[in-house]
Amino acid sequence: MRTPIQCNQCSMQSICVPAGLIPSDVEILDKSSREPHLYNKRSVVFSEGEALNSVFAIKSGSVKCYTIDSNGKQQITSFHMVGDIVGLESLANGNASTYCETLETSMLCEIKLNKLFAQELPKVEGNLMRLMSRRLGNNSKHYLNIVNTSAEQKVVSFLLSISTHMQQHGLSRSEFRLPMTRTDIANYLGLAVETVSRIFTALKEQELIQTKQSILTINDLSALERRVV
Amino acid sequence: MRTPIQCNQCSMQSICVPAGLIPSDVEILDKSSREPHLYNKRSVVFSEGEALNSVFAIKSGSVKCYTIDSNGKQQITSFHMVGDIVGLESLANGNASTYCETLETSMLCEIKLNKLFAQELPKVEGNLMRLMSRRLGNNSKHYLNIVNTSAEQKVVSFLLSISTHMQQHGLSRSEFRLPMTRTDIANYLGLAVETVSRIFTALKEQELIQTKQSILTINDLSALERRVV
DNA sequence: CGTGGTTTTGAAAGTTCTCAAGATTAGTGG
DNA sequence: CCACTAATCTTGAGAACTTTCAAAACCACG
Repeated sequence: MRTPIQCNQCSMQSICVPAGLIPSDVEILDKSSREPHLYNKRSVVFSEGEALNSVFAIKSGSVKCYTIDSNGKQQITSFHMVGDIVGLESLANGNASTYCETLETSMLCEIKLNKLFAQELPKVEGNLMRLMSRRLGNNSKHYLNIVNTSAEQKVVSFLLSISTHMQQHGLSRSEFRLPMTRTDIANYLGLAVETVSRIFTALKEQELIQTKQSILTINDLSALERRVV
Repeated sequence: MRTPIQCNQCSMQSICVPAGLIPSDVEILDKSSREPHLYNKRSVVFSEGEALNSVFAIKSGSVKCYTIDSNGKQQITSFHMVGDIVGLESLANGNASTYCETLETSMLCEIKLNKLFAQELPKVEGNLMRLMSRRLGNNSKHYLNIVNTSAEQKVVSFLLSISTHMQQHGLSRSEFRLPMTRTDIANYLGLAVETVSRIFTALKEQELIQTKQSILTINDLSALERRVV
């Protein structure tokens, strides 16, 4: 399913690879190669080990990236939502280092790197580098939240990181959809599902959050923030 | 303290930024800017928030990177040893995102990026990108080991990751110095010092490892590897 | 050869997990 | 549109693991 849109008309300009490029360069990127696709829920975007010389910009929806360990157990390494770029880790060796699967109906734009690099645009490469550098920084921030904290702090900092992401992309930071299951969250944070569920219940009892279906509402953002200090 | 060595004579060529460059490009990198320095134990290489447009190649020794949270508590985000490049996260915005401190007497080579980029060498940038991409991959591997595992698995996977690093840099993978304290390891892994110590004791009792001062010897590598499955 | 920092060990307290079962929700077909 | 089924989520209770607090042993350094 194709939906050809010019990059310079794309709503994701500010967060996509060409961010910061002058318009004429955007034209070049257009020609180089980008392919928007619509994916159904639970579609596999790419598989661990497969040759991959693209990154994917998430125009809508969300994905989880995961590996499968020697026991066949899935381990989620990251979630990505609107405005994220997926697949940066594969750039090193041209092979996907994880599986990537949509959590809901999603629109992703594949950006083919070999064609992009063939044009030797220092600005594009520079932006890509900055993107990876920022991701490295985010990763260690996430790592900080996971290590050395109680289960409640892990869950709260997880919710806050999504909240921040939403805000950074012009969406509400206090009300948004949580596209992943409790099991996924637990897997990602290294907790038991039951523990995650109990923490959600406790946060609701304290009226810090509320949930309706998969919509999460944060009632008291600053109170939540105080929990992760 | 300066020790001017040409990059093309440097023992770290294979792991440094110019890895993969043709000799003439190495000359260019030489001129652009690199400054080797000798640091005493516990020297601060850079501080969180300071302007930083360099990365540092570790020629010998080791460092820890850490942040200080609002309670004044140190939280170690990474250790780096011979052959690593430090400071990639700061590339995004030109500011150091962590403190960086030597764990022992160390030789680091500062590579000044603005001067490097001014020359617009696509190969250097490409290598730097690959480096970051690989780091992203390593990060999530580390993350996998931290999340979802028992304290023993965390410690064992920590030791194995250092072992692998040593091997990748031509050193023994079964006998090496652990330059960081138990407290640092505990901090990094999100465990209590006492827990780390007890695990070391248990591994020694099972004769999987032994320690003499800060030298760690792995007696049964494959047995250790089976512990982290 | 002390001295301060690091490591080790023990015992009790606290947190999280596991197992088990019930409640709720999402998806499907009639 | 409803009913049914499968999946997900929630709750409880005991077991297992990790932390905390306290104290002793060890080591590196001046």
